[in-house]
Amino acid sequence: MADEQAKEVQARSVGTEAREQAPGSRDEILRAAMTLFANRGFHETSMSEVAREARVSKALIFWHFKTKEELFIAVLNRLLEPYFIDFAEELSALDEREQILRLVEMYLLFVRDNANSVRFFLAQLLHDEHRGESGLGSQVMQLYEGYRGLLTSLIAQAQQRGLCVHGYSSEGAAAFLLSALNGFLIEFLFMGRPALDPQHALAMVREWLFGETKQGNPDGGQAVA
Amino acid sequence: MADEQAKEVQARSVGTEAREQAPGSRDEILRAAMTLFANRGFHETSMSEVAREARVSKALIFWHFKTKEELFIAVLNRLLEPYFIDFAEELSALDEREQILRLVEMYLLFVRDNANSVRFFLAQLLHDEHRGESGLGSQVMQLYEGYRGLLTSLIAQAQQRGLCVHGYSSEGAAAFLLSALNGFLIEFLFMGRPALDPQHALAMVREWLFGETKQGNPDGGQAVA
DNA sequence: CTCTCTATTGACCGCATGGTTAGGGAATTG
DNA sequence: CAATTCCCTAACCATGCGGTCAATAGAGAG
Repeated sequence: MADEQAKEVQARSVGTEAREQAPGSRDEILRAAMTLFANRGFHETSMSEVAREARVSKALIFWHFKTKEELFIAVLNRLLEPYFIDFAEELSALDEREQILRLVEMYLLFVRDNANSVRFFLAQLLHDEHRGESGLGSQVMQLYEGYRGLLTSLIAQAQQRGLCVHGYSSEGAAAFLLSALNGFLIEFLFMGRPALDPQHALAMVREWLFGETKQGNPDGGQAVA
Repeated sequence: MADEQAKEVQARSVGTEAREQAPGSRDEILRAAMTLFANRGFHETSMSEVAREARVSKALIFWHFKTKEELFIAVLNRLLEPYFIDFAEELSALDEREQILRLVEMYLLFVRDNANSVRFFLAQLLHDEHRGESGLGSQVMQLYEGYRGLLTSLIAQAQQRGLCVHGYSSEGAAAFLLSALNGFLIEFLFMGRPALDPQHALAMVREWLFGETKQGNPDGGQAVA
């Protein structure tokens, strides 16, 4: 209950037109909505709940955001931010083999560290028919295809240099690799148990793609029977 | 539109107590609810919609099913039926290598043919926290773990007989294989494009697991570069 | 014909929801 | 100070929801 009433002077500085960066109620609302939407979904979250969670009147939410949908897409965009990573800078210095492995690792680590929002977007994509249409689906697909394209071209280069021993087409290999990664993702998201930690997964990918066998212990973790 | 009004005499035969098998309104309601729940989810589907879709009064639904939740779990159970397949009979006659491949193929074909319900269960598992608890989650997990266990033991046998060239632990190999399969599933469910048809996927699995290269054309479909 | 049991309905209820409105207080501006 | 603008609220409204109820039709049993 503790209605601590932290009024928080709310940093004017509005000055000329810099109406960004007001750490006031708007952000509080966004944060509340983010958690609620993520944990319960859109229809299962009421505006009153958001209001309560943000310690703000419901009407204020409708002052900041015209409708519930508008609040929702605002939350979407904010959640989407960390998905835009600049691969180029980090990869440019490595050779193809290392680039591929780093790319894979980044995928795995990202999923591990952003499990909540990944789960959220997955659920969103699943039952909105917005797939294909302009909207969330297209944005996510764009990111995904970008990643796949990068992976494909890297594999093609590696194949040309003979680093990559397999006889697949680069597209086929990339598709298979991505499938494996998505499989890790599912396993990670659904069974809380991280049956395959990123490092182990990465090792298996390395062996599959480059024929390298991790020297030392080849056991994976869940050796049970 | 065509409200064909197929009244369908509705087959009494109630006789003594066989109250199963009445292809009447109850089934119509279940069918309507199935599609609606699958396409929109639980909270987004109203009982009035179900009633309209089933061409039945709302009150009748509440006569057949006490609450909305009860209708929902009835739908769940009906959707879950095709998931119970008896692997044993079909696999017993083959050697390990063929058993594994057949198992994989069954997985892929099943996902392809039951995409809708798979999508539905996935969505359900995603944002209900019922994961782990008794309920849908546990049932699905049980099926999944059964499949994984079967796969693991088969791979172990194949490894003992030297059919399986890789140095993974059987658990690790099964986990990797399942991840790849789940990846196919994701790719298939989300991008409508079947970037990897079951046959192609199966071929890649075969090559990975047994080192066999499909004799003849090694292209899978999207051979481009 | 009447009694009963199953199947079905339209009308209704209380409630929570998304959204609105009228207004109040504080700061900025003239 | 008065006017304006921004931020914020309590109270309200219309709608649609899950769910109930009394009534009823129809088919068999006696």
